[in-house]
Amino acid sequence: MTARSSAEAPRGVPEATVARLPLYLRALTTLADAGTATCSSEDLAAAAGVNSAMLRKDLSHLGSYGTRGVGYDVDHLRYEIAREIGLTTDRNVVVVGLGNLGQALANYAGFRSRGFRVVALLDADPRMVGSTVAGLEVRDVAELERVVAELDVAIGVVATPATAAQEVADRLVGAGVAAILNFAPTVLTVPEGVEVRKVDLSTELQILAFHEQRRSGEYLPTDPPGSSVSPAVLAGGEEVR
Amino acid sequence: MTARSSAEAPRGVPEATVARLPLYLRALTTLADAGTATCSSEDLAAAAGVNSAMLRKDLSHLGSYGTRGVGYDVDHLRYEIAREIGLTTDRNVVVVGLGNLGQALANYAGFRSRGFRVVALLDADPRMVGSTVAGLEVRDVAELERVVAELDVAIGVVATPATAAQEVADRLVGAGVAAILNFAPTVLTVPEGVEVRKVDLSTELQILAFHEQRRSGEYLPTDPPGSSVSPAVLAGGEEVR
DNA sequence: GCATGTGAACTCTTTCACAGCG
DNA sequence: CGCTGTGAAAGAGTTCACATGC
Repeated sequence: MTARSSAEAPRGVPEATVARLPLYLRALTTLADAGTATCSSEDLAAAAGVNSAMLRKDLSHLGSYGTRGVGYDVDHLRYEIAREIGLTTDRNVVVVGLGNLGQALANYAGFRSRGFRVVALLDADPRMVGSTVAGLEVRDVAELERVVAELDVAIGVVATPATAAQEVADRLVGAGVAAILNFAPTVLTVPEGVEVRKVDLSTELQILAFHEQRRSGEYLPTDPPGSSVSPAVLAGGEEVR
Repeated sequence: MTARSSAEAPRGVPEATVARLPLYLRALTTLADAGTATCSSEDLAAAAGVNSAMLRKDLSHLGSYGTRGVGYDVDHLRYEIAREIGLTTDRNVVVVGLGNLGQALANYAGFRSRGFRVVALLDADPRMVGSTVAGLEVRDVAELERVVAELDVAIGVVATPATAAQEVADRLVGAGVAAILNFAPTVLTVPEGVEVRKVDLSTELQILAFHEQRRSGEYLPTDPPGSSVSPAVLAGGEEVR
């Protein structure tokens, strides 16, 4: 959705399906924790919040892991999805930018509980460099290339101000990182083959605002003579930090 | 994408278009800051990282705000998009759950620089209640209904552990909140008419992992005899806090 | 002349409905 | 008989290519 759609592998799994696999994985984990050994597509779809036909279609892209008349073995399906996603290997993650958000991310338990390990933290601010966050020493962003190479970093998390994000991304890509999670409110341009996903709080809030507006007033959005946009809206690029 | 697609207004703007309007708004702000008064669909599309035909199609859903042979007036288009999104009114936001992420969100400048004001912080932990975060006193989540009513809260941000998220969402909805931004790694079920957007770090990372895997090894994802999923992956529901 | 706005073609995604298998 | 897996239909979203109008 963010970057150009990457080249499809021979065994092409549709992008929309890929985006839902983590959801299914989580739902299966919840079911397993509740002691459920087998589930129907209906059950799993309900747990994942999707339509059961869609779930079956999605799973059909991976293979035939169910039993007709019975359903799916929770543990087995979980294993197959995890393998499809590529969670058989741990991946090393570097977080660049340790403002509010970067620090929260460094402490985020979700990284560790899946196959992701935050192995390095980088910041450009000399006052930040050398301090300890989430048990790791913050290193100077100048060391980016070395850190990526030495620690075999697979995924870069960009939590810098918008102004620095493109340069950081360029350097990550140059150092061999092919997967970037971008929290900076800016569009990142990357070469073919590099995958960027973005998490954008302002955008999400604005989408909610749009729907909220449509819901409350059923008036047509015509242009009332005295209307004006809040000055805050016209203020420019906020930072992530 | 998260909740049921909400009922379309008469002047139906496609959901995919709505999701891009904030992007265009940001790109226009960047152009305006650079002193650009007029831009072509090509210029704006480049700044927003989309195809120019798509940009024109998107804008056509809002009205005819361009001039053939010339392009768009940056300020005027910015105003029109802001109005369409509904940023003519400030919206009050409550953040529920002040763990790592919740605190980072409370401090997030992006809330304030757009038309969103964080007016209340709520947490269930007695050690957290009464403390000050981002200049606001953290109040007990028991006060949720009162806070929503008294402070005219339009948007609820859920940054609680997954286990508490559904209950918090239910109470937000019960108190009249129709727009929820969910950071908890769980599916929220809400009534028709309530809009939920989710921000899910684990999911994004896993999508990246999938692509990263496909990129590096061109081997078929067959089942090697000795392969196993990392134990961490089988560990269950991580928390946001 | 030139860039917008748009019908039409195309692609991707979701849903339906049922054949097929355990 | 029940539930999966899947062709076929329906629906969304994107891209093309050009008529339209400044």
